[in-house]
Amino acid sequence: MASRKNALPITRKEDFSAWYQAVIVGADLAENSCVRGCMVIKPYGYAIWELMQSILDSKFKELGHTNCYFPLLIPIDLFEREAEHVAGFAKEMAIVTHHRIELKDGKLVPASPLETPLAIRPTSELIIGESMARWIKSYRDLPVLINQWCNVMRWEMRTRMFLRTSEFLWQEGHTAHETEDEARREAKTMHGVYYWFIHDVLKIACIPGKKPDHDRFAGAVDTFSIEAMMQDGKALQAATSHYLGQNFARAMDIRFQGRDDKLHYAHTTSWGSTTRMIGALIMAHSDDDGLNLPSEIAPYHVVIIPLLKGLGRDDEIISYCRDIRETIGDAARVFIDPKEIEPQNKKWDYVRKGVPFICEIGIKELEGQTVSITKRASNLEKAQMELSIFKHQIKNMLQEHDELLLQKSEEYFRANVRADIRTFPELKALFQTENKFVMVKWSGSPQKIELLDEIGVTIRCIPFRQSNAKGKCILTGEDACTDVVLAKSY
RNA sequence: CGGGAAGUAGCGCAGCCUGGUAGCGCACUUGCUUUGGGAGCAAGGGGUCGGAGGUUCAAAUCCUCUCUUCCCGACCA
Repeated sequence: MASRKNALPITRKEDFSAWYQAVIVGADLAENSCVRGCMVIKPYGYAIWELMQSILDSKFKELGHTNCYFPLLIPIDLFEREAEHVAGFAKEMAIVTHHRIELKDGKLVPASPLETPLAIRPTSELIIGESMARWIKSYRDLPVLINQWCNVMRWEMRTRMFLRTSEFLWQEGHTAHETEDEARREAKTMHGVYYWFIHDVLKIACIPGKKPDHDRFAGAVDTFSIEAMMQDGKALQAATSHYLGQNFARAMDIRFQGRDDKLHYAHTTSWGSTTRMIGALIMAHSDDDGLNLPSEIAPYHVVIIPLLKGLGRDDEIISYCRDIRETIGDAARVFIDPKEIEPQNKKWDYVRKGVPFICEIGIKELEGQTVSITKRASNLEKAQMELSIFKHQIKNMLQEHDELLLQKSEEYFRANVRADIRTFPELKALFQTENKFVMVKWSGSPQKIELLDEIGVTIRCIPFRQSNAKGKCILTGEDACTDVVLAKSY
């Protein structure tokens, strides 16, 4: 095949970070704003987020959760109630200290200081716990299963679009339960939902597991995460679920009278997923031609580009494009792009946007009642088929498209997991030249963890799937039987 | 927050060293040509050079401060 230009100005191999930015710009997902570390999510990027939201939201509701909304601003004294929690978020807290502004020497300046400064929520355990304490009196009030879709702010030092922005969009689920067992099950169930979403919906190869103790959510008893592999071999924590024990219940006084007439602290959980998943999607599936979207979160499955030539048959072509859309009906999201742009340029725009199937429709298709298709996931392979067949095939084609994405992601994953590293020097040598997911044995103690810091590697998680084989801890050399995944990460 | 680089038209860049109030490519507009493929030719529109201050007769260019972005660290969804 003749070599062709890529749709993006830079390749993954040349500069992965610059390529990542280029995918976002090329697909018109988002742009930087005039506010430090905050991005503007543009219509196409937001459409992807809305699809993610609707899929997750129905799943949450199916499992009995209901949505609600809590204030953006949290009185800072609430944070005094949970020492570990505030310690975890202190450095990235944004605080509102004033109301009113006044014009002074031609400049607007904050005027009246607040008596109690307000934190812009970095997460809502405390303010939701404050309500739960009032809502919950009896075991009959439990469980409380709520979720909110909102924005949060974490003043990060270094930001990157979608991966780490000062403000980001997410959902945070918060639940309270009568027993530890039930709360633990909730945390695991929601972790399972995230695995399903990232693996089965987004088609990204990933490892579900538990975070080591030194890397838990601030204030949690157990933190579970989904560690997804990006195309540069780095890990991205794509969603987390926490069993909070009674820590937050104690801090916020969430108590109920139990079946035994006595007062008990509730067991709570929280779980969240964010717009970072769009970043994961980009770095997992995109190629040197741009984005590549799994069907469930693709705003358009099929984009029809009319090839109009002004030769008197344009109306017929447009009308045939509409016929195609009507014929497909509900089987796929079809968009006819009528903009007066050179069709060839338009096609490359949609390649960069990751549309699964791009159909160019002109006189030839009109006369033959066919469609010409460019398949995004199959390296832009072209196909032609009769409309009557396309109509029946589109569902299967979308399924094949999705399978191909998952297959590619899993192949990449398998090719970049190492399970043959036994000693620290081997590990160090490996990470000097390559980024891999490395499965090793670990003693379970934080001893000598600084060795990993030195080589820029972290324990991503303790995978649920354990080999149970015996071995020596990669750090201490002691006997160990816990398998952990090591990787560099975002 | 430490170390480095950069901000000039929507995007990518040149000009800066050796001050004399902007230029190129793509994109955009119009016309003609072309037409199953990311077109050609011609004519146009758009910027006061991230922001503030300073030096100077004169600043994109020199100096100071500041904001933002990118890379490496530390921090993190």
